[in-house]
Amino acid sequence: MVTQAYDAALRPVGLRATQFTMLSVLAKRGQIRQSNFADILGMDGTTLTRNLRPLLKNDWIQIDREEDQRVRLISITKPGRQVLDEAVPLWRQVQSQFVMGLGDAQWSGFLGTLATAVDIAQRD
Amino acid sequence: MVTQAYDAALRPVGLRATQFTMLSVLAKRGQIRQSNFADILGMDGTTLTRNLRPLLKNDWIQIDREEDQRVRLISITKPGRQVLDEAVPLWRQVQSQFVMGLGDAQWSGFLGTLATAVDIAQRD
DNA sequence: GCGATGAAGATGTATATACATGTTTTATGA
DNA sequence: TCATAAAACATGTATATACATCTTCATCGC
Repeated sequence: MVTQAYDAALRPVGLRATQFTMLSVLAKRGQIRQSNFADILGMDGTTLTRNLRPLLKNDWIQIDREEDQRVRLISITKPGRQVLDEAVPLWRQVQSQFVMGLGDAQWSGFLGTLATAVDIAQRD
Repeated sequence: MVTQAYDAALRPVGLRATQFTMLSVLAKRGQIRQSNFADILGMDGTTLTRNLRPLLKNDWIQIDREEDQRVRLISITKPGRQVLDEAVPLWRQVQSQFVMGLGDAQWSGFLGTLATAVDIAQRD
């Protein structure tokens, strides 16, 4: 239901929550290897392969090669930055609804708990 | 990543986390209307229609009609109860890893925060 | 009794997700 | 040097997810 709230807010610019996250990472980190990208997102490599498709279709990202022909280098394009810029205010709106609705203490506790949960999940 | 942990734990009995949740609800509440089921799960009605398929294919649930021919009544079957019984110990194992890893205070805070988040999401 | 309205699901389409396995390219070791 | 292993992605298949829209059935006014 939380994801639905973000998806609904981003709908006017044609982005899903997952896509917003992916473009944000790319905007912040610049060109990165696909495998590294998957790690950062906590996403299976095969899932990432599929999730890149709609971004490519919209020309929001581009994929380049390096000397090692196995490696794919992913980066955000100018149109990608543009749609991201349009999306950020919409995202902030929903984000602040959750942050304010929970309050600072509960919010930071939440972030800490999620980090711990990920840590526990990774133990296996 | 949390879902992956539950999926991995339930794999030996052939259940996904979502399916485990669905069967658990049915086991506890008995025969319920499909629309009611969707509400309880916080799942879009069309999503539920699709998610019933694999459960039906395995004969873990059955769908009956009532006088009102529009309504579908969903219930768990004997094989469904059986696979659920096998799954519960596996689920408890993972669940306790998270509960113990977080500790009682953080765990109950987490549940409260999630409930509030759902509440906020429903406002729009 | 009949036409409009609404309720309950199903379907078309698109995205998100991951496991098992396949393909291509690079590195490694005898 | 060359076979083998390993790294990096892609593909096949299955499930999960939801919006827009369609179909079917019941109800409600008149």
